[in-house]
Amino acid sequence: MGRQPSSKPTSFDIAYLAGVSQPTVSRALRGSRSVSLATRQRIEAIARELNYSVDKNASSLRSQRSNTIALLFFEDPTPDESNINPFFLSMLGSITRQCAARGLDLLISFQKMEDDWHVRYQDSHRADGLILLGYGDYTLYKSRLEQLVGHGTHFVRWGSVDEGNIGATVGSDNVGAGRLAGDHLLELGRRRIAFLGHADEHYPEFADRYQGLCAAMLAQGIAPEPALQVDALTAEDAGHAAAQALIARGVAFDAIFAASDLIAIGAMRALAEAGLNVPHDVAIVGFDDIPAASLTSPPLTTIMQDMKGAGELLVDAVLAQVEERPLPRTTLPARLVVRRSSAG
Amino acid sequence: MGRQPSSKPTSFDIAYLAGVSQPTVSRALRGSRSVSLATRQRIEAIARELNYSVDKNASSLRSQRSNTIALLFFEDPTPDESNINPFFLSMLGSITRQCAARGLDLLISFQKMEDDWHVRYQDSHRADGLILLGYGDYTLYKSRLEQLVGHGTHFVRWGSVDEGNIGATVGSDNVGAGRLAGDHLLELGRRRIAFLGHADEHYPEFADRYQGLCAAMLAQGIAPEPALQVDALTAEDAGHAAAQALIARGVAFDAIFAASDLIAIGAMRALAEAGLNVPHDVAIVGFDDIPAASLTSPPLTTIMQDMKGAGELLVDAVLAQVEERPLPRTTLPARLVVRRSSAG
DNA sequence: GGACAGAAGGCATACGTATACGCATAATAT
DNA sequence: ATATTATGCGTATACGTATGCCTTCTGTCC
Repeated sequence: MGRQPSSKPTSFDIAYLAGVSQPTVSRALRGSRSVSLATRQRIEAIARELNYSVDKNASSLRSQRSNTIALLFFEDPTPDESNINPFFLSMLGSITRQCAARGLDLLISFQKMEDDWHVRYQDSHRADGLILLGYGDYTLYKSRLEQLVGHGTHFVRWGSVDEGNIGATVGSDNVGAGRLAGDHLLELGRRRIAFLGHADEHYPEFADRYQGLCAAMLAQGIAPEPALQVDALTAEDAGHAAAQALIARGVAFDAIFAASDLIAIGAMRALAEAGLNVPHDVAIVGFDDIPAASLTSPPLTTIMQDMKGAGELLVDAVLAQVEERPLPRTTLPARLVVRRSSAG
Repeated sequence: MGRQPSSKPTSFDIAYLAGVSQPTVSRALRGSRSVSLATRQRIEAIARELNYSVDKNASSLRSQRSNTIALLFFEDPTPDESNINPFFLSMLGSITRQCAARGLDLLISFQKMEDDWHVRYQDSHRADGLILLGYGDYTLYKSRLEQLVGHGTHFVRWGSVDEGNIGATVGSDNVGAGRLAGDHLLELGRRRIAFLGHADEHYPEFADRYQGLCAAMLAQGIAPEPALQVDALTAEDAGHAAAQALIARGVAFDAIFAASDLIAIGAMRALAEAGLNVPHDVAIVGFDDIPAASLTSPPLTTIMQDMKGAGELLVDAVLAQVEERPLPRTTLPARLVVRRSSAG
């Protein structure tokens, strides 16, 4: 098996050995029907023998298709060095698998929303399309998204699905999920349910979750109280602070629906400090089902999003644009996972 | 700013507008010193104006350098869909940042060790080099690594640093870290310290940690007992099972050093089930300092590896090979993080 | 038996950039 | 004033593949 460390073999080398022309090699390896079975098998055998692989740069240059997708993470306002939001990591796992299944390469990078990340991916042919991931102020997003659309760049964003969105968006059914959480808490007999998380147009996903909660309450004839909503971004600290603020307001509450698990975990810490027992005094429901959610004490009831479906849908939505197909459904159902933080 | 959605601008377009030749544009944008300052600035201005970016495929094809690094994760034997080992995620964060700082693209993918992943990256010019990450049976690794070396592929592996390794390796000082853990537990007066984790040549990192622990004990005149070592791979379940096995053996122990935090967390669950109190009956030290480590009750004492340094070193080691520099230091110190699981 | 269609593959070329080389002009040396 | 060198840039070309178009051959049908 002495493979001489000569220069890498090219399709010309294969062609010579197979007694055909270079284009035939290219066609054979791409499975073109205009190459006879016999020829193709001969070529494939030789290619394998030489350990040949198609030069990705040449191939992409010629075909103007990189078969690569870029995944951009936008960090939370608190970019704590190598601390990544666990939810997005789970998403990453799902996306990589989906890309692998389709033979796509996946490029990943972390960005600050306010940087000029869009330029790098605009015409460089690095990737055929982008997947944008990350909570973040949507109003900041907008101008960047408009530029992408203007340039004809293919992209999908994970977020709140809404008609008015710029570009393609895929996301969980946040309203429905909020309703699930609300119904669950109401069934437990809780009536004064607080919401920890932003609820304005800057964070539409959170706003949707809140809206779902309100819908559930209204269905029981309970009017949502503004005093029971506290702003919070998705971070443990923010959850802690929000719960403290809630307590400080002096309004009664017997349940919390947190816009994310990290917020919920921070809130549980604040409740414990205040001598409040979970779930006895306050039942709590989070969102995301991050790994840590089952490790807290008590373990956290939460909403589990369909990660596998999300990866599939995101990748599919990008490819749909590349291939000029219409893109399919864009909303995914979520599921309630009941644990002890909301036990009877 | 009506940018016509015409075809993407090329270096020829820039050249035409600047009244120079295409090669001059290329040189100017790459900062070659053989272009006058005035010309370069003119070119840069036009390029920015047109929102031009270098075509990555063409550039890579011509220069035979992709300025891309591929990060390959090898999954644990239990590939639980989108559940990724948190430690590697933290590493990912560090590596992406390092790549961004150097203007490198990062390609990532998950692999099963036993697949033919090496072929895809061998001659395809997808990436200039590989970073290999993942616990896994080293004996399985070997044949793949040898093939990579044979092909002249640039790569670095994260793992146990040892003279006999195939190819470049970067890793924490696992022996030293094991010693840290051991010294800490000994200082607390614990004398019967168990180790949960494999300790053979299949998992050299774990073996190193165990060896460090043994060294600490021997320094105090305590002979390590084989009965106090239980095999475990890095997973919560494995830790749970290992601790159960340890208890079932009926040997006395007053401390546990777990080869990873996941193992430690599983072990704590088993201890709780057995009615053993942490840290009163059993002090416990983990390894990795994953986010969940501070959320357990009691919070877990653990060893924190230098993630930032790891990212830097890994990327640097790959580039060193690409640029034919000798590669620098390959071992990183680790730090003990004391929490309540090993309180007095 | 000639026209025609389909199969299989060759020929030429384009994708967009980077670099070896060469050639002026200007600056400096002798 | 001439020989020498550096500066700044143009000319030509190569990187390795994919694809439009054309050719050849075989088989088929009236």
